[in-house]
Amino acid sequence: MSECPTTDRLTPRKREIVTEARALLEEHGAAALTMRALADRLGIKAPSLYKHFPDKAALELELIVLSLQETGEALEAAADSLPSLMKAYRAYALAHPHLYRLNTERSLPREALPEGLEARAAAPLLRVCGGDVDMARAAWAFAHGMVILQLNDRFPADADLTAAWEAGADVFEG
Amino acid sequence: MSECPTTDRLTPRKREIVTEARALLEEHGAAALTMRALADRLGIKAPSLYKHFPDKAALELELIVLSLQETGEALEAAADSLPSLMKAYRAYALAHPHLYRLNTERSLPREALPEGLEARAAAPLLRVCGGDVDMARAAWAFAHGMVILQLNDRFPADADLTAAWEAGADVFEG
DNA sequence: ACCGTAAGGCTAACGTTGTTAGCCGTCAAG
DNA sequence: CTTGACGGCTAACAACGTTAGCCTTACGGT
Repeated sequence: MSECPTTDRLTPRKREIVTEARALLEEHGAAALTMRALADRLGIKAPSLYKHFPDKAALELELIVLSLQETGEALEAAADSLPSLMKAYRAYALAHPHLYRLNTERSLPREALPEGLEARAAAPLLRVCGGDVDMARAAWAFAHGMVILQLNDRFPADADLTAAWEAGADVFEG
Repeated sequence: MSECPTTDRLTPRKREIVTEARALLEEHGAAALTMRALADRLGIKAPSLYKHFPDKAALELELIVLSLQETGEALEAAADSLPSLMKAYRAYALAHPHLYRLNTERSLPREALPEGLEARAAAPLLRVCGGDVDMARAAWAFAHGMVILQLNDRFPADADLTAAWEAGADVFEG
């Protein structure tokens, strides 16, 4: 009945593993998220991880689930206006760069995702856009573009990204 | 004196290798771009590649250079208005998804890039924005966001991306 | 004509990665 | 008491990027 993904989805041990995986990822980046490194951190050996997850992708999937959940909550808490919501989106992404990258750089494994999670994460944006899905997607694209280009160091070092953000955000509110 | 990157930068053999690397990437994706697979395609063995490039990153750098050049040319040819330029950007990216991803998903190794290449690729956009760098960056972010979210399959399968693109593009022209 | 050297191949091998096979201890339920 | 699930372990494999070291070919200078 209860359907909290973080609590229901995984056994306690699995949750411990995911927690350490997240810490490893957030502290040292995607390249450091290795089955052996993760096992080390847990005081076990790498092959033991496969007693809990079929492969690394399954483990990463749980990180994606976490990220989607938290994003949804962050957006929900700031869903009074589009600029406010977009700001919250950006803040979350910049606060968790590696997690955000992991979440967005692969294609979404929708079949494996908890039912409704994707929709729930997107709902606040859609609401704030008055149900205009096209505008919602365009705004999302802008926000994601700004964030990921920054994370990937694609803007010149001297670029004023706050100003660029404002320029885009202004254009999107009505 | 002449400074054409594609011609000057590399010896003929190096250019052959880059050409095959590009073909491999575009045909079969980033995961297929392996030193051994590339060598196979060239009829040689993997270690021989290191006679021409110090490592795989150096090889990929040349693909990034190619991509930046071609993007610059595509934008130049469509730089009569912002919507037209953005459309050209999108068209190039969608026509070369794997190359585009390779180009944008890492951080730019600026020290190793030919002098002025980055600026030259960005120039048409800046011009079309009347020198408003903030607006130019915001427009770029939107275009990149739309493209990369699509390439990464982040939009629902039934999403009308042309409509979303138009919604965003409308908002950006003035 | 010779020799040196650069260019460009080769094999063998190493370390790291994800992953599999198979074994063993612990512990609760029948 | 035993059986099975749970959750560790070691040994090993294949694929990856990469290095070391050897060999052939061809060309330019003396």
